[in-house]
Amino acid sequence: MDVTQETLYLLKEKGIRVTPQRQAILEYLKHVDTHPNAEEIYAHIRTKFAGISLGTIYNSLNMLCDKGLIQELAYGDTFSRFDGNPMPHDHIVCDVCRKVVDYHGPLLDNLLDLAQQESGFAIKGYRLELHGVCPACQN
Amino acid sequence: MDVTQETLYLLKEKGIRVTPQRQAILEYLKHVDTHPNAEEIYAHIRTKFAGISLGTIYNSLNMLCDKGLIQELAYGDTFSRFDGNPMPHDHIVCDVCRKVVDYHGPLLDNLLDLAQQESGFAIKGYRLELHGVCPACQN
DNA sequence: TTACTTGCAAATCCTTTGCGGTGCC
DNA sequence: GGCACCGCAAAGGATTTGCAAGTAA
Repeated sequence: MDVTQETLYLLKEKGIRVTPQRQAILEYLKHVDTHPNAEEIYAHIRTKFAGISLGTIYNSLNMLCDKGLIQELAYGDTFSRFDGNPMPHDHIVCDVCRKVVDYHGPLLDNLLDLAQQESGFAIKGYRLELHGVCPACQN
Repeated sequence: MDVTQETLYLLKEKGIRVTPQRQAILEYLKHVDTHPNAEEIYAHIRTKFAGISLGTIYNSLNMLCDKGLIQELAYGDTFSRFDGNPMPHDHIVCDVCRKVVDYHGPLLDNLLDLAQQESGFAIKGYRLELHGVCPACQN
């Protein structure tokens, strides 16, 4: 199953009405390993759909987030980035160039149990963001 | 040394010009264990300085952040929260009422080493945000 | 004294919303 | 054919900035 077929299937499965714009946005996010913001997504989709508006980009992104097909990364910057992989995973941020890469580290189950006992919260999950300097910026 | 003396000392030590507004903001953040946003800080400081403006609140908060006296928590909401404790520590967020509490968990040194080897990044630190439901919202 | 701060207001940035027309199911 | 979606433009909330007047060092 190629990516176009897969995005089509995902959208239908979640009961999201399929439009060419949404397909293109989801497909783009599944392709790239950068974590683009709305503006970057807009710029790319516009090469295929010259008339698309930024409002539609935001509408689509919000819908895809709500339905769990993508995730929003709202870590510190003034804007959000979007990640085509909805599964929980960590991110490493370069403090120099602001690049964000995925990191699949060990699960912190012990820590969650401990926190739950100490805090009284019912812990559902966590978000871990590692900070550092990427190889390209270390010169 | 009381809190007023301490904030005075901290400001001078960092070479920050001391103004009553800044002292009040820093003192307030050192006192409270909530993690207020700019608007809440504004509302509180205004009870002492009727004429203070929101612009000054933001200016002061940015300066205090830059100098490392407080930290900004920009986790997901449309606005930032501020924490009077600049030392690294984790936070637990209630997904229902959005309350944020501090959590001093075990350090993730092993995980940082591992991530550094696998990613090639020079890892400097991390931010961990636990999500769940606070005791008051569990009913 | 003099450079840094303040208060105010306008501006900016990112994101959401309202509306008339269109296209997916 | 109906309802959800689109593009557009205007509104919205949070934060920043410019400027004249005030104040800490």
